Parts: sequence; structure tokens; C-alpha cells
Amino acid sequence: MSPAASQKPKWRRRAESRPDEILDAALGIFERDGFDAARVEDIAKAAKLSKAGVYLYFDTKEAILRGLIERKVMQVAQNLRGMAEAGADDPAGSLRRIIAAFTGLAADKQKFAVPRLVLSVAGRYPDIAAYYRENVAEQGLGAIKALIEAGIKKGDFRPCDSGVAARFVLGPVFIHVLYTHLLDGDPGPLSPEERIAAHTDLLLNGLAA
Amino acid sequence: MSPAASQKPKWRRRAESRPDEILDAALGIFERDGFDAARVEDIAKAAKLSKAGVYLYFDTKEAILRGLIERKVMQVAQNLRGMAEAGADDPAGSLRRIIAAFTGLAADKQKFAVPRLVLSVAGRYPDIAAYYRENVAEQGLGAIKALIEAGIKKGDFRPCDSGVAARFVLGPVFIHVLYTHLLDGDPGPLSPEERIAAHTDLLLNGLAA
DNA sequence: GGCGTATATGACCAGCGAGTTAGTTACGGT
DNA sequence: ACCGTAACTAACTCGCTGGTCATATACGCC
Repeated sequence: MSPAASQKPKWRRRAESRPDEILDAALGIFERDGFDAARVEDIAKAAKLSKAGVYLYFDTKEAILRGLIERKVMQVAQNLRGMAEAGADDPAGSLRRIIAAFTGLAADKQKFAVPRLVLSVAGRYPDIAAYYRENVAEQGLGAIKALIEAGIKKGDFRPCDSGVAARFVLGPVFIHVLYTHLLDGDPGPLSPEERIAAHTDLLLNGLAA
Repeated sequence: MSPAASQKPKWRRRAESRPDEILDAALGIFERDGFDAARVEDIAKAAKLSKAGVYLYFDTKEAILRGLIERKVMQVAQNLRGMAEAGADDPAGSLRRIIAAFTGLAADKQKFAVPRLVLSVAGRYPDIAAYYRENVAEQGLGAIKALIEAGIKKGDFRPCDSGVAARFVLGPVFIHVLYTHLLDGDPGPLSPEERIAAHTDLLLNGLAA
């Protein structure tokens, strides 16, 4: 057992895992520099690869962006689709869980990197915007709307527009994300748990029959 | 009175108005292409000027961006600062007016161009982010918070966290802006007036003592 | 009319970064 | 041991655009 033998192979082929490694690296660089200012060279370096190596797996920088977004959408779309019917018999509890989950995500800058990226390039890539809207925004908003309509039908909530109500679920968290992540603002004195409680309280009181 | 004499001077000096004209043009181009992809040449063309002409008034492309943001902040900061005390004796009515005004703004894509620009470059220009946060975000959020606290003290609203409640005022509109402007989503069946009514109703019911 | 200056521009340059190519290296199979 | 090939890279091209500069033109003033 020579030391060299058990040494990690200083260099190993891994065509299988490369695309994901590149996408991971790209997320970090895009996050830091924005899509336009990001250099493919930097992405390559972060993925421990040469620039030409990156072009073995992605044809253009734009393709990296698309790959990144598609991968994330795949991960998220399932959860989103199941969200609505999952909790139709306990709308209030489901809303609370959604707010908690969403607030939890907001604590981690990395978790919001893809949505922010999408928003920043949406103007110039309408097809990316449409893809993200159909698979993420509409699914999420739709699920919450369905939940609220279920609550109204059940008599738990008073009648109101479910579209506007759905924006009460996501909107406050979004403001918090924009304010703290992008503008680097003070998150305020409340702990995440307290924010969840206050948010849920205000929302459910507003919806109360 | 020869016709030529009364003709609009095909070309007139206007050092005074140039900066504003350039900023107006830049807003449109930045809006369309994003800051990075925007070409100074295009801004110049839109301002009916040569590229070199633009550099007579702004040293760098970044300076144009800063000028744009500063101009808008100047316009907005005053209104924001006065907002809080103006309606401390009728918090509910003031909140309704704020929601109405904000929803009105949201109808016009152009009106949200600067905030969106700021958000898209905030990561790379922390000082711009800080400047905008201090003069716009904190002022606006602060004013709404003050209004809500006044309502609580007055007994109109029940006790709750004013920070979270403030996000209920802006958040839903923001979601609508992001969804319709950036993702090009369907604004939904409700008219702006109906959205204002539903938003106000849900909010005030949530705050009701 | 003529001078000085503020205003403006066409032509240029330097650097940067996306994408390419020709060549190299490690591995699997025999 | 040796070949074929998949994975990889150093070094290159090339278009594009931020920024500059030498030159030109209209206006204010005398």
C-alpha cells in the first residue's frame, strides 16, 4: 500500500457528472456576476476544467443558462404540482406550511439564485421567461389559489379573490428576499419563526370567515 | 417672414437639457437590453446624438446608470418622506391610498423600470444598492410601518409586527409586477380597481382589531 | 465680419471574452 | 505492449464595444 496508490486519482474521467458540476459552478458565477458579466473562463475554473472543456458539454453560454434553469425546474415542478391537492382538506394548515417552507428558503441566498437569474434575463429571453412562468410561477400560484378556493368552499375562509389572496402568501416573503438579499438590507429583529407566525396570523385573520 | 426662418431650427444647442435627454434615452435602452448588453451607441442614437456626444456629459456607462437612478430617487424621495405623517390620523384610509397608488404605478411598465434596473445590478454595485435602499426602500417601508404603528396605537388595528404588515402592502403588488411585466404572465380577470379593493379588503380585515 | 469657445462628431484603438482548433493525455480493450 | 478513442487543454481568432481624439461647426460677442 504505497501512499501514492491510495492517493485520490489526481485526475479522473467523469463525463457523466461533468454537466452537473459545470452547472453548479455556473450558478455560483452567475449569482456573483450576473449572466452577462459572467465569464465562461471563470465558470470553467470553478468547475476545475478548461474553458474548452466546458464547450464540450454546452454549445454556448446561453445553453449553460438554460441547462441551469431546466435542471432547477425539473427539481421543483413535481413538488409544486402535488402541493394543491395534498392539503385541500386543511387549507389553513397547508398555507401555514407553505409560508414556513418559503420563508425557510428565503434564509438561504443560494436557493433563490435561479429565480433571480430568471427575472434578470427574462426581458431578453422571452422563451426562458415563458418556460419558467408555465412550470414554476403558474404552478405555484395556481396551487395556492386552489388551496384558498378549497378553503372558501369549505367555509373556512370568507369569499375573496383567490388570485389576490395567493399574492399575500408569496408577496411578503418576496419583499423580504429582495430587501435583504439584493439590497443587503437589515432583516429586522424577528427570527424566521416569528416572521412565519406573524405572516400566517395576518393572512389567516384576513381570510377568516 | 420667409418659411425657412420660422422653420424649427434643424439643430440647436442645448447643453442644459442634454443630460436629461440622455438619461431618458438610456432608460429605454437599459429597459430593453439590460445594463450590460446595452450599447452606449444605442443610447446616443436614441438621444439623437453621437456616442462621443454622450461622453461629453457622462464619463462612463456606469455614470449614466448612476445619473438615472439618482434622478429618479430625487423625484421620489420627497413624496416618500412625507407619506407617513401625512395620514397618521387615518391609517386605514392612507393604506388604501398607498395600495391604490402603487397598483396604479404597476400598470405602467416604464414606471417600474428603475427599480428593476437597480435590482438587476445591485449585486455588482453595492453602493448603488445601498443608496437605493436608504433613500427609497427604507423610506417607503418605514413610512408604511409608521402608519401601521399609528393605527395600532390608535386602536384601529390589532397589535402585530409592523414590519411584516408593511410587506403585506407592497408584496402582493410586487408579485403582480414580476409576474406580468417580467414573466409576461396573464394579469388575470380583475380590473386594477377590483385588485385594489380586494387587496385593501384582505389587508384591513387581517389588521382589524 | 471675425474671433473664441462650447458643442458636437467620425474615425479610431485597445482590451476583452465568446467560441474554435489542433494537438495531448489517460483510459479501456485486446 | 499497443491501438483507438473519449476527455481534455493551450493557444488562438475575431467581432464587438467602451472610451478617446483630432477635427469641424454653430453660436455669443465685439
